[in-house]
Amino acid sequence: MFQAIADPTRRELLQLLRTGEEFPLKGITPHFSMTRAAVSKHLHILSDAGLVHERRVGRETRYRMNADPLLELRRWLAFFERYWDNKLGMLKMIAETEHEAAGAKSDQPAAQDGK
Amino acid sequence: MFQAIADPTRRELLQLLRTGEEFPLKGITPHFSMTRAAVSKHLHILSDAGLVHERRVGRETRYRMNADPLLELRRWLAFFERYWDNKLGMLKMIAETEHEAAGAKSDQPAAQDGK
DNA sequence: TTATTAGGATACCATATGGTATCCTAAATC
DNA sequence: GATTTAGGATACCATATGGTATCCTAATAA
Repeated sequence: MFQAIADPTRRELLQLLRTGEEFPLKGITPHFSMTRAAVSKHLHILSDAGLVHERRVGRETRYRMNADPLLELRRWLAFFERYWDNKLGMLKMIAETEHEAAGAKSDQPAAQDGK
Repeated sequence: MFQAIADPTRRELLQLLRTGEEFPLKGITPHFSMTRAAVSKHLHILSDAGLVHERRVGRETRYRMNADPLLELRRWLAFFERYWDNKLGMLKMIAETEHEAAGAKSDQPAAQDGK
């Protein structure tokens, strides 16, 4: 999944599909300056990561985004929230909700950040 | 930056450094089953992405994490919060504050979703 | 039935990537 | 000064990756 979103083209693909709308490969390709086959490959990689769902409709394949795997990314990101937080400490709170449902909205003092 | 965190070894490195503590290469290497040179390379990539800071102390180099570049990741992630949100919609709010993005809470069009 | 067309499957290429091995530089230590 | 040692630099290797070109399959349209 981390690998999947590491590529700029694939991130663009996700942006394109982020509305949740379903697009056929034919409709997606013109947004990029590469061949249909290349776009298809990228979509396949995204599909392997679970980030898009493919559906065959007649002779065309329609792609729709599935953001669920990105939850892992958010969970990972939560590990580092202490670095910025204070103003945005709510994010950490969210993370904690996932694990233990702690409701504290206290913002971290960033203990040893004594740069 | 996305490329930098795409590698599992580098994510482990960040986990190791996430406390904000400073570590010399010598101290980091034994945590991994690869040569010092390889670890150094990874750290360099993280450094290029701004995710760690290097500091020469005598003949050793000490590494310390800098999570700031991950803010970009969070901003990117915020684009997709609508998929999970409701309960967690605050993230989107943050994103909108950063840019101005449209915040339609409408859910899937699914117009042609005959699945 | 015959074209036409969307898109999958291969084959292939160039380059990027992760890794080791080897050598070199410079700071501690004797 | 001579020795040891941390770690950078380079060369090199194997594999992964992004991409195109080409062919094949199947659904639609004539």
